[in-house]
Amino acid sequence: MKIGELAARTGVSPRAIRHYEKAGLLSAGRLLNGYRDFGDEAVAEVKHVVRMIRLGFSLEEIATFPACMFTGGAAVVCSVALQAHRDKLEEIETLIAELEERRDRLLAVLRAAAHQSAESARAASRNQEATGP
Amino acid sequence: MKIGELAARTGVSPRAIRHYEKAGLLSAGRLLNGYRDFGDEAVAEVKHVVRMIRLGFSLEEIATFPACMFTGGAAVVCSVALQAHRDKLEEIETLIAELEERRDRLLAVLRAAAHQSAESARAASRNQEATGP
DNA sequence: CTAAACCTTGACGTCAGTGTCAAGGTCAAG
DNA sequence: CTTGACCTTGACACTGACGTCAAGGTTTAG
Repeated sequence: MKIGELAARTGVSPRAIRHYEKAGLLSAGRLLNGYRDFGDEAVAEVKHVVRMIRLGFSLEEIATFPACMFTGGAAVVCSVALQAHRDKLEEIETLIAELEERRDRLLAVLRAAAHQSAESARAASRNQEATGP
Repeated sequence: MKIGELAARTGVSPRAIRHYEKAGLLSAGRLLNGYRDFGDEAVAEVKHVVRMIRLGFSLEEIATFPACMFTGGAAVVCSVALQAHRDKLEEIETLIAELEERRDRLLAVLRAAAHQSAESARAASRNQEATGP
């Protein structure tokens, strides 16, 4: 099939597909006129690439995955790719931890501000009492 | 003080400091020769900017924070900046949730792979028994 | 025949925060 | 005076996954 059809069948733009091909993630034959010619398996491959991207892998990382990622369908994952998954998992957990730290610091600022505004409210209230009834 | 000293006292590169100034986060006078002239308060300001960046704010966002962020030291935060903090907190929590989803998907892949390899191990073991003792 | 729709490669734009030249002015010490 | 350290502005480099425009060839429907 030509790139337009593959794009339609995967929901990925032709531009992105060319990008994946240039990155070595996809292989395509050529028609006599120079048009790319994809086989049916390309649909699954593109979808697989999209899944990998959603998992947080860069195209470069995905390119290091061996062919076994594709040969047996999505369920079969060979040991090299498996290690990449473990590494990525670790990376993501580190990222999560960092973000949680950030979140906690932000919460601390907000709590301090709330505390402080409560303080001023009490101070204002005391002033109110002193001058009020 | 000149930019080099400020850089040394904050651990931020002169290049970054000029960038912060151009972004409107810092104000500097000029000496007769055109050199930037920072006051002592600039040290705290730069450190504050660094803190904000670590909290995940872009320079553009930081630029929208009013002067009150600086006037009272780090502890005093006015309401406008406070809202920005709440927004950023929400943003970060969304980000964390997304990453946790990713992590879970990765874990699912790894668990599936482990399960599968256990299956093949059992299969191999059965073959072993059949041909073995 | 022609317009529309599709394909090709190449190359620049985006976002953000710097790093890193380039080309030059300034200033203190020797 | 000269060297060297420090300062100035301006502008390109980088990362990543594309979007988008350019300029052109191909094919298909009418």
